[in-house]
Amino acid sequence: MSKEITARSQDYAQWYNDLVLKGGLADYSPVRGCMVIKPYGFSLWENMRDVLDRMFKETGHQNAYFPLLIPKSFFSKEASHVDGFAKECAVVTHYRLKNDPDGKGVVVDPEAKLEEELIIRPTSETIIWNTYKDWIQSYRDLPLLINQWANVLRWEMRTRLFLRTAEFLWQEGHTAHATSEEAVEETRRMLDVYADFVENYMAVPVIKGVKTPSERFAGAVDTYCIEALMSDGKALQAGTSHFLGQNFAKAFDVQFSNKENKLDYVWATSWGVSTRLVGALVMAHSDDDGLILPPRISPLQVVIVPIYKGNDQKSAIDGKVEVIVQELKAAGIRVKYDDSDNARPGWKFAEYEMKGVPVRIAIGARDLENNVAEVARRDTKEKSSLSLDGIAGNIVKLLEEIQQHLYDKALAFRKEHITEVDTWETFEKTLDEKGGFVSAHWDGTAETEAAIKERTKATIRCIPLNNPQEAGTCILTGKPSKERVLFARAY
RNA sequence: CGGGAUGUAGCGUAGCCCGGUUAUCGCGCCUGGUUUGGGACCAGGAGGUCGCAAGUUCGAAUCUUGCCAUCCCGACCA
Repeated sequence: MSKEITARSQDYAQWYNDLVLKGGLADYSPVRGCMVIKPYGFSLWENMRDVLDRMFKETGHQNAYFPLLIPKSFFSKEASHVDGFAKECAVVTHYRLKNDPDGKGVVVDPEAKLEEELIIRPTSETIIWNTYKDWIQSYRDLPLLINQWANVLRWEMRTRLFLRTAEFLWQEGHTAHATSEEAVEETRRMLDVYADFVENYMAVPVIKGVKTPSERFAGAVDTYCIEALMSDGKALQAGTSHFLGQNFAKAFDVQFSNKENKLDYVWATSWGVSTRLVGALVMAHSDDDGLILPPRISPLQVVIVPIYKGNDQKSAIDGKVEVIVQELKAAGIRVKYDDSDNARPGWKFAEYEMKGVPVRIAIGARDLENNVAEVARRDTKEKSSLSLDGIAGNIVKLLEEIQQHLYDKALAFRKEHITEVDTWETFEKTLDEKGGFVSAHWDGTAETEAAIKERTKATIRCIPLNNPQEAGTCILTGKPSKERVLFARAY
């Protein structure tokens, strides 16, 4: 009633905002570009974080924490890194406030100016490499495999809830290796971890690829990425993994003695995913009734709603539900029994649909008599009657089925939206009318890439890994090309 | 940073053009009762720096100026 969601077909951006706000994931904050992540949204992020954290540890990484504030001078040490981030850094210049002598409120105390200004990290390469210099002396100290969970701040021109906020939460892995090959292997390994996570937990299919030089991370030799497709046909970079070569090692003088007792610079990687993934999740699966969350990371997997007349029925249902809840919990299911009295069943149904809870179980007196419950799945809205005997096992299966169905559906959508085109006319037409990824030949120059972006707003999302080699001619210039690349308009 | 829109209770809003009682209505909230298989109903009640600041005026939510914030669209970026 009071929580209507704008139809996706009517206004995609507003639909997205409605889902995030009314689905209880986040709120706007008093500061532009920042947001409050509410308990429900944070729980979702925690589930994502926990799975990733486990995966990082299984691949040999340890967590550490580096500080929020970075000496300004650190940033100037790696030239392209400065270019990439300088224009979006917040700077700390003072360390004290005082009462405004002219009246109410507080002002910055001009006497408390910092000798060296500090920047709030937009990413941590510089402070980390400055530290690694002290940690690494010998090949025996390598590889160094560190991850940190942190917040970062980038002063963005235009922000959107989860997709691009000024402050966001993320993890950043930073590793050091003795050889280039090993570092590249690490870069690719973590890309695989991301793809595994996004596909198998978030149920969002991704394309693994490498960025073109102009889309590369500031300071990287190669940037690998996973690209996902949203339901409006726009692409979204869901994760990146960078091979940094020796750029940061040289900038911060991180050398090690190899087995031959010769000094060499270490080889580096960095890789990250952020709360942006929450936005990706929202846009990948949801519909006009609200969020649709994949069971594996949904804060709640099952909600149980009682339907009763009078206290006698209520307590009979309570008793039965208590047993079911125990069974479901024993099966490892995150379940909530919502027996609150301040909303009626219909209201609860709508509410949990908006929040994307994968499965809803409704139990009334009639069901008790027949020893069944009404089970509704969020993804298809299908309802069925399930026997209460052995219900936990069936719910486990249903959750798996929902997880798979979400992935299959998203994959079918993506397949439908990768279009091979060979002429400029169809290239533009496809972007305008159909959206999605456009697979086309490109002459490999940054100039052509920029010209295409200028004309169509589409960027090269990536050159897919294991890309089939195929002779052709550039979509724009007609020059020879040896492979297709993926273009799309993107978030 | 350019263009557009908006700012009145937790949310959504009326009032503003044309200044004048105690700022409207709905949802939500609190109390009591009846209800409960798809967003219940009755009765009573609480809740407001009308974004902020100046100005005009006997009098400003309403007029003027400045500022702030948010959203959308665009250029830049995870």
